Amino acid sequence: MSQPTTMAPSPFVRLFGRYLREHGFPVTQQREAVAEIVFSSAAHLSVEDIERSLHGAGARIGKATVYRTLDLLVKSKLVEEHDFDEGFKRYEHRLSRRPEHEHLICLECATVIEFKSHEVQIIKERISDDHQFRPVRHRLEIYGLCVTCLEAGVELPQDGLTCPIETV
Amino acid sequence: MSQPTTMAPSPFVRLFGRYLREHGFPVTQQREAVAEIVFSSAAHLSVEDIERSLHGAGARIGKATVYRTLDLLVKSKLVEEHDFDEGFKRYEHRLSRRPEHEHLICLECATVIEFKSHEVQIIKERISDDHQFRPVRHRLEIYGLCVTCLEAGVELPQDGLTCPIETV
DNA sequence: GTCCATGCAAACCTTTTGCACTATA
DNA sequence: TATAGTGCAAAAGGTTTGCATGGAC
Repeated sequence: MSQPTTMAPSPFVRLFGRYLREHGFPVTQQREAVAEIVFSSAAHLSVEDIERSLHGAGARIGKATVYRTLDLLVKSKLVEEHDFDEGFKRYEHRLSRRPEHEHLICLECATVIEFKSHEVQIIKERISDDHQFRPVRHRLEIYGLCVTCLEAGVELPQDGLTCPIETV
Repeated sequence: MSQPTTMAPSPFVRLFGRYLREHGFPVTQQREAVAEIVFSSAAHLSVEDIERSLHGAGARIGKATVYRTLDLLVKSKLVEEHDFDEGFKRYEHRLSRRPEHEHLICLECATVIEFKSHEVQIIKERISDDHQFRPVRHRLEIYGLCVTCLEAGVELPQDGLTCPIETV
């Protein structure tokens, strides 16, 4: 990349640079460019989103480098990887926000609403205790229709058996 | 398939047959064979697991038919599809058990422990109300280490930044 | 100057699809 | 017998990898 995306890396990008140096990895312009995109958005970005932003900003970065940099960002714990059953992953940074939150996902338009629930943390602790399990992370996702799609009259197909549940 | 897996289909397989007939789909030996495997296991089966069982039982079924049949089973609501971030899907039938339950997943050995939490249902309702969201389904998964792996001394790599969370 | 990252393309892996053939109803 | 399913192989789509080149330190 001959033209850096920004002249001065933002504070979050510098944090990533610190992670790289701490681990003996070179700080490259490509890594800073990908980090800049991810940290400057509050959205849940797909690799395609990230590539589009990069190319829009004039950067020329291979897809493999984007994937490799996202791996590093996830390993650094500065970025979280999500899978909302769309067939690809999404990435969300963990800075300037509550580190732990859950998601409401619209099945129609893929809009993501974040919410926080202290009770989930409590459930996680209690259930893990009950099973002598050591929890590392969790995911609570609620799939359905957002208010916009509901107001637009969207309905989801209802299929299944006439009497779906026959618990024996 | 010249040799049916079982002489008489089990009750659950007959339920699937009913679904097929109700929708005008032919009831084939392949569909019954796949359903038989899925309904006779309480586990969370991968497509590979299912194929192995089929071939072990002497059935010769193409991979495509397994996928197509699983689609039908999911559409019938008799079977649930899961994605535990392993790079492939798993399938679990919903009969003879509480229809709604959550999962503890071991990051080391992929063992799945099921648990039920009424509170999650309540959280789902309340949060959805708050956001005028219409919930259709949810997923609560807790990832970590199961008791067996803990006792075997398994440790997960700790990476990340020295001071990982610097919320601004 | 050394070592590692990058870019490109090929490989990978799960899942889907096209098509000739076969089984269901 | 008409219609839909099956099996095989090829395609698809996201992600990973190999390798020669180029950049970081």
